Amino acid sequence: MAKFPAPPILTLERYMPYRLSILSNKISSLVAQTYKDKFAISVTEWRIMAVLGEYPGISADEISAKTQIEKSILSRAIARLLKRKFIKREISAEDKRRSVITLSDTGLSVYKEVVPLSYQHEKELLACFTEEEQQQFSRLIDRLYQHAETL
Amino acid sequence: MAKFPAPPILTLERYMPYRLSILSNKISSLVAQTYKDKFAISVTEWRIMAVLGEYPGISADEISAKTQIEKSILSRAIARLLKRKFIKREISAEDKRRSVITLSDTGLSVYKEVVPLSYQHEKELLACFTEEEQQQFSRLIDRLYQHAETL
DNA sequence: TCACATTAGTTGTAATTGCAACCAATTTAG
DNA sequence: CTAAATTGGTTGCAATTACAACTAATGTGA
Repeated sequence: MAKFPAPPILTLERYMPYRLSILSNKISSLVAQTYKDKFAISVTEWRIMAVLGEYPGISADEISAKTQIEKSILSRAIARLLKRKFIKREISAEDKRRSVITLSDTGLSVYKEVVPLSYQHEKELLACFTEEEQQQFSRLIDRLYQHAETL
Repeated sequence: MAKFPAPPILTLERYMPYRLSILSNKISSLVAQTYKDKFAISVTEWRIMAVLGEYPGISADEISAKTQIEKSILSRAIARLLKRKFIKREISAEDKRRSVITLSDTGLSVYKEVVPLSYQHEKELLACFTEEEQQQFSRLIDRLYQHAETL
């Protein structure tokens, strides 16, 4: 039995990579709006602060690994956060190339204010799913991500 | 019974907006690589060509509505595609502000080559799901998107 | 131990983005 | 009809991005 040829038309609205991209953009800009308005920090900057909240004393390179932020972008974002005194940086004693970055008091207070807002956002967002569906969705996302990494 | 306060730490790797963003980026760059290598077209340019394949004779504004591409970015991307002769443009007779854009012969042949590749990508990507899961995932994505639009 | 490779981070630069201002054509309201 | 508002599209400009080149510190192998 002959295999059908691939359809000659791509229906963008039903194409999964496109749908994920649009969805992700919508959600990101929705969430970003909150802390952009309130603290004038970008998504990139917020992500850096978020990992610093989780892992204080981490290096720039480790932040890059965790957030997928490219190192030059990271370097400049860190410079901005330093200038605004949201973070502190020292040089590692063991390895003088390595930086040791932490949230400053100011940064920490911003962090503590943003975290609940973020969770609130997530909750509102996922409110369209049942508990069951949320878990299913989460599992599927994880699986898809892992699979995508192998391609 | 007291409600728990929002946790004081945000686990970025489990935060859905972040996970979606990372996933979407990974997939987009994966897919983009294909036609970037082969035809030197960007994601934006490909999306424009994709809607033109679906809706020949559409205007820039309609492309913008369908793809969510911001109008200045769209304007410049269209200029590039015109210069490379992947698309053709005329002015609408009824409304002289409006453009009428179509794929050129060259553009159409590129389109016809990229479409099957795109479907192939999608298929490989979703290969980690059962048929059942694919449908479920698709439904959840749609629901989430619709819900996000109301926020 | 000393050249060579690797790693952490910064910087130069060209391309891309996003917003606002703008122009021209069309629609709307008085 | 005509002034004002709206719409389709382009452009100026400042900020952001991506890539490569670079500096400095550390690791490695003959």
